Order: sequence, then C-alpha cells, then structure tokens
Amino acid sequence: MSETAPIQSETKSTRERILDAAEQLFAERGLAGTAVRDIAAGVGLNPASLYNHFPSKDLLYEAVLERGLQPVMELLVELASGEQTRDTEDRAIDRVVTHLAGSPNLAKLITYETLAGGERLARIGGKWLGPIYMRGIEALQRSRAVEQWEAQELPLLMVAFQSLILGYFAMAPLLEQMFDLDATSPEGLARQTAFLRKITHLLIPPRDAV
Amino acid sequence: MSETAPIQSETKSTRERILDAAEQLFAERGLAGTAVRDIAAGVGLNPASLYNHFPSKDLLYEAVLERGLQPVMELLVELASGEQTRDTEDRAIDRVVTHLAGSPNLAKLITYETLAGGERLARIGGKWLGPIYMRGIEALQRSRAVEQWEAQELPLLMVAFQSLILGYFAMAPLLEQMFDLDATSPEGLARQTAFLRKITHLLIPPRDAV
Amino acid sequence: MSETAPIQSETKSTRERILDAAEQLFAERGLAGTAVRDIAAGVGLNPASLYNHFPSKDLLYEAVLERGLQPVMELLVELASGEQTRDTEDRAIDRVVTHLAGSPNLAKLITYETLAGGERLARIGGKWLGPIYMRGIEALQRSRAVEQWEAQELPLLMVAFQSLILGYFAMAPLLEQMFDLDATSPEGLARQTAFLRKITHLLIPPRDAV
Amino acid sequence: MSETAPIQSETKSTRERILDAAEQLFAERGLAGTAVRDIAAGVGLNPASLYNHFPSKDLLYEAVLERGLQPVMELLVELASGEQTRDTEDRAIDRVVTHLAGSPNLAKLITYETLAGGERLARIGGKWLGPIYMRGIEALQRSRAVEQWEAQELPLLMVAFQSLILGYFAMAPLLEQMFDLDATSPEGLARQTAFLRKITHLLIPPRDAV
DNA sequence: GATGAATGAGGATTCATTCAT
DNA sequence: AATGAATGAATCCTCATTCAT
Repeated sequence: MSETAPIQSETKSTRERILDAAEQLFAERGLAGTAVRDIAAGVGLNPASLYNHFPSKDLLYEAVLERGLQPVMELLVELASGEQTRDTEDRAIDRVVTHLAGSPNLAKLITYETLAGGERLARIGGKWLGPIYMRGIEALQRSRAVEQWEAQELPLLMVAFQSLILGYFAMAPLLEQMFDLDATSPEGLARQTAFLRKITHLLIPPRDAV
Repeated sequence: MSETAPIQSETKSTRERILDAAEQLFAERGLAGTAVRDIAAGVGLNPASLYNHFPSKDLLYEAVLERGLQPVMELLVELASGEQTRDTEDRAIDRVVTHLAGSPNLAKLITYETLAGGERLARIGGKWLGPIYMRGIEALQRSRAVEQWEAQELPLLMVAFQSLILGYFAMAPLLEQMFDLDATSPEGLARQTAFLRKITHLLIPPRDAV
Repeated sequence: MSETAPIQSETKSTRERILDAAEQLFAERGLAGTAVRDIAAGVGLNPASLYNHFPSKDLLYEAVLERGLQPVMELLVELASGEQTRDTEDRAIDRVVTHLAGSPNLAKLITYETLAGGERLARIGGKWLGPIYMRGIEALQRSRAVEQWEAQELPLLMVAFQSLILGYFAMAPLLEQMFDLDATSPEGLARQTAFLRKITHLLIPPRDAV
Repeated sequence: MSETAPIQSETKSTRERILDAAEQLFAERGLAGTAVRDIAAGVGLNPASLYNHFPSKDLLYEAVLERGLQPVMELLVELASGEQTRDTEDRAIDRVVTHLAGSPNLAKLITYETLAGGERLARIGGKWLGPIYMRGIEALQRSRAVEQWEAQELPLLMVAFQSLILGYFAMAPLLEQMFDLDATSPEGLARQTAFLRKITHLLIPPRDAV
C-alpha cells in the first residue's frame, strides 16, 4: 500500500513551507519586523536558500499576501454576487469568519497592510478589492439595509463590517490576556460567529424577519 | 519688542517636537519600520541628539504611546464611571471619536500595538486598560445592553466597539483611495461620529427611547 | 535528410560556447566583475552546469586566457624568430593587429590582466611571454631600431608597441563615443593598421628605405 | 616650538585618508574587485564608518576618480590651450608624465574606467574630456604634426599618445617583473619621460628642428 | 543641548560552489 | 550533461547607539 496519509509538513513543497513560515512571522511582526533569517530558520533553511524560491523579501511578502487573499477574494466575490436572503446573509458571515478562522494570520496581515496604507493591497487585490466593495455595497442596496442606512452611509457600513471581522482577530491576543478567552479556539470562533450574526441582524434587518 | 506670539512649533520644547515626529512615523510605519534617523530628520535634528531627550528608541516609542494613551484613558475612565443616560452615551461616543480625531495617529498606534501582542499596551496602560474594560462592561451592564446581550457577550461587544472606532482610522487611507472620501476631514469625522452613534443605538437600545 | 550545414553556434561544443560567453564577459567586466551566473545565462545554461566543464571560475578564466593567448603567442614567436626585413616588419604589425581584430576581446583581457599585476599572465604565458619579449628585443637589435634607440630603451620600446596595439582596442568604446568612429569595423581596423605601420616606420627606420 | 612638520597621514582628514586608501585599492583591483571592508581596513576604520563620509561604494569610487581627474584635466586644458613651441611640447609631455608619476594610481584608474566603457569617465569628466581631445587635436593641427599626419589620423594620434602614457603605468608591474626595472622610481620615471619625449619628436617633428 | 564621527550587530542579498537527481 | 535546491562565506549597507567635542 502506498502512503495514503503522508505527514503534511513533509509533503508540502519547500516553497509552500516558506510561505507558511513567512505568513506566520509577517502576521506576528509585520513586514519590517520580520527578518529573512528568521523565516529561513522557521523552515530549517539557510537564508540564501530562500532566494532560490523567491527573488526578494518584498516579493515573498506579496506572495504570502496573494496566497492568503485569493481565496477570500473569491469567496467575497461569490457572496457579493449571489442572491440576498436572510439565509445567505447568515451564511456569508459564517463563511467569511470561518474562512478567516481557518487562516488566522490573514486578518492580521490585512490589518498590517491597511495600516501601511494599503498600496500593496490595492496593487495585489486591485482587480478584486474595488469590485468587491462595490458589489458589497450593491448587495447592501438590494438588502433591507436601505431601510436604516442612507446611500452615503453604505461605504461606512462596509468598513464597519470589515473592522468588526478583522478587529476580532487582531485583538485576539489582548482578548485572551484580559478575559482569559481562547479567542481562536473552535468555541471562541463559534461564539464570535454567533455574535457577529447577531450584530449583523441588528444593523441590517433580516429579510424574512416577522 | 519681545516675542509676543511665537509660532507654536517654535514654542514647543524639543522633547515635544520629537514626540510629535515620532508619533507620526510610528503610526505610519510601526516601531520596526521606523528609523531613529527618520524621526530625527523630521525634527531637523541629528540622530544623536534624540538621545539627549530619550534614552532609547524603545523608550521613545513608549513615551509616544503613553502621551497618546493618557488622555484617552482618562476620558474612558471618566465615561465609564459616570451615569448612563442616553445623552451621556451619545456624548461618550462623540467624545471618544472626537478625541481620536484630534490625534489621528493614536488609533493607528494602538492598532499596531494590538497586532504586536499588546504587551506594551498592557504594561503601559496596565493600570488603566484592564479597569477600563471592566468598568466599560459594568457600564454596559447598567445600560439597556443587557436586554440584547448576554453577560458573556459583553467583552465581545467591547472589542466590537473598539474595532469599530479604531478600524475607521486604520482604514482611512483605503477609504480615501477607494471612495474618494476625506476620512479625517472635519466633515468626514462628523459623518463617522454620526454613523457610530447610529450603530451604538442599534446595538444598545437608548435608555430613553420610547 | 541529414543536417548538412548546421549553424556554427549549434555545432560548437558546450565547452566552447562557455568559453565564448566567458571571454565576452571577462573582457567587458573583468574577472571580479563577472558573475558565473551571467556566463551561464550567456550560454543558456544553469550555473551548476558550468562545473561539468570547468572546475572553477578561476580555472575557466585561465582557460579563456589561455585559449586567447596561445595563437598570439605562436604568432609572436614566429614573427620574433623570423628574418627582419621591411616586408616582414610590416607584415608583423599587420598580422598582430589583424589577429587582435579577429578576437577583439583579447586586447581587453590582456589589459585587465596587466592591470591586475600580470601574475596569471606570467604563469599562463610564462613559458612564452618572457622569451617573446626577449626575442622581440633581439629582433629589434637586429633591426635598424638600434640606430635610434639605446639598448636600455628597447624594453620601453616593446612596452610602447604593446601599449599602442592594446590601447586602441581598450579605448575603442571611447573612440566610438567621442569621434563617432566605428573602431572595430573592417575599415576602422584597416585604418588603425595603416596608422600603426606608419608609427612603426617612424620609430624604427625601415630596413630598405632609400 | 609648535608642530612645524606634522606627520602627513595624521594631518589628513579622515575623508582624505579614505580617498587615499580607496584610490590605492581601486587602482590595484578595480571597482568590482575591491571590498568596502578592505578600504575601511586600509584606513583603520569600521566599514560602517565609511558611510559617514561617502553615501555608497559607487559614489566613493566616483569621488576618487574625480579627485584624481581634476588636476589632470586642468593641466591638459592649460596645455592644450597654450602656444605650441618645441619647448612647450616637451614640457607638456614632461608635465603630464610627471603628474601621473606623482599619482601613479591615476593611470590605472583611468585604464580600468576605459575598459569598463568609459561611461563614468564621460559623466565625471564630461565637460572636460571631449573639449580636451578637441583642443588636443587643434593643438596638433597648429603643430608640425600636420606635415606627417592627415587630418583623420589626428584622433588616432591622440589615442596613441594616451595609450603610450597610460600603458607604461598599467604595465609597470609587468615591467618590473620581467626586466627588473623599478618602473615607478624617480629614475624609472625620468627614463620613461625622456623616452616619451623622444617618441614625441619622432611622431611630431619639433618646431625648431634644423 | 547639539553634532560629527565611530562602531558592533544585524539587514537583505549575491556569490561560487556542491550535490542529489 | 543538465538542473533545482542547498549552503557558507562574503557583499554592500543600515541600524541604534555612544562619545568626544
């Protein structure tokens, strides 16, 4: 019988393992705060070897960003373009939070990037980011959000949702420290998902509410 | 004739001007991303001169953080300990946002710190931060929040408010780029303040609502 | 149908093609200024593959030098040992210049080597270089050069000729830039050959001048 | 008694001493072959300290080049613009060779630069180099050179002189090795100066020759 | 207080070379 | 032969910090 369930870390290509280690460190310390040497050490590699896989620290960073962003982008595109029902709204929140929960570094990476001005975000996710926001707003316009929010408030509402979702992950360490909550545990994530669904319903009246 | 109305920037002590320049850069680029030399250049000073005013980059950073945090802390302490009426709730939001609007770097600094794990935050604002959260939660318990939120959700609600407030400033550059909004202009801030007040009322039913 | 007239570059052995690319780059940038990787790229090869043909960069460099030097050496030996007549003197200059014109990198390589101290030159061409100079001087002594030059000036005269011949090629780029001369074109080389012949006749009275 | 004859090396500014050490090494090994660390070691300095005086290796190199070039440039300008008499011609050769003898690295630096394509030379000495050649040619046209050389040969004659003068210094190590001549000693330089004067008279008939 | 110069430690990256495939 | 990946040593340069002036 062949190897049916090989240990993942041994299966992964070096390139993938570099991306993993880099993502971890970039999420923790940001781009400037992360030394190439530390990434290399994280993969058990000589720093010079990284350059066989990525031409520079910056481009490695962008690769990390891109790899993390792409699935979210696709998810958002899918969500933003679908029909809006109470069910899909709930599922949208669930799916986004679940996805971010699955790659907990992503929220931090995005937050770091946003702080840095978002130029790279704009460049990398350029084709997506704008359209996603636009479609998100269109989706809001088709939803019952329009009953509570004026057109010019919709962008702010988008930003608010983004802040709520990302902020939770960014503040995870703080949460754990202060309230002794294991923010990224399955229960923690379930709790936060339910909480966000609740907020969503308060901010946007569910379509089929009685 | 004596100097009767000296230009403010000339009036400020060198120490103050260093703090200003440092705050600006730390907010833009984070601690690791900011070079002492750049701070010095921002004050028109030789890097060596900084060390006449602060013993190290790290302690300068903490001084920046402390200077920025103290007023917010005091404000929060005041707000959290006061009576809860619809008026004070509105005014609380207003005052916090107004304050952050007055020092727009602060939100970014805090976000950076949060991402970094919040250890410094905890140390610097240690005496305040915990108590503030606690009192914030107590205030929520005295408010009509309890009608919508269970006890265990209140910490999440605190985090949510923090995310909403800070997130706006962190994303300001993105907002301006994508929606052509001048996020930190007086109008922008007024708009966001109103928006946050609205959200607050949705998440926490106002006390004197009919 | 069989390959009847294969393109030369395809015919050349890989070893030869490496030597070609290396010669080109070493002549342009010198030994230290040339990266193995660039040589490899010049042959469309992986850097590692070079080491199947040459054991090290240094030995590749020496191989380049040797390949370039050998024919000149042989030519010089032949010229220096032959009879001295006006005709052979003219032909000597012609043949040397013509040869260098055919491998324009060689002059540059030799000049680089000379600047570097000539140790490698001495080692590689050791068996030739000394003897050639010696025989060259002997030839000068048999020529009418002795009418104008004292014995101790003959080495300087050798150096002068070497400088004149090599200098032209080293300065070729400058010449083209400043005077819009195509220094390495057939006409340019013919011009320079004639010019050098003229100088030779001025410095060494031709044997059969009337 | 005050310090009347301070040791030169102690008097020189650090900047000057860096330029000296750099000139030495660049002349010996070329730009690519010289490590910043070695220059620093030559001055007894930490490599990082160099960067307090020059912003980069390249700009240090250019500073070296410029410092070396400027006096020659000025000398050449002066010579090329003066009256042409046998005496001044002799003195011109003498002065140029004497100058180069005083800074023996210069000839090597220029040769290296020429080999590298002369782009930097053109940029640094841009305003001088072209004009100098032009005036040199004009001077030749006013001299008795026109009796032996056609107009189109004059550029080649300029190049020939440059090769003769620089070549001697470039080949100095070789000369010393092969002929046991101390090429850069005062006697060696005197010998070469006389030799070049002789060549000059053969290539350009002296004005007042009988 | 301010500064020019100095420095050890560390930064990213390049380099020649090796080796398993 | 050729190559992708790996590596130790070196490369240029930056950084925070110190110190004499």
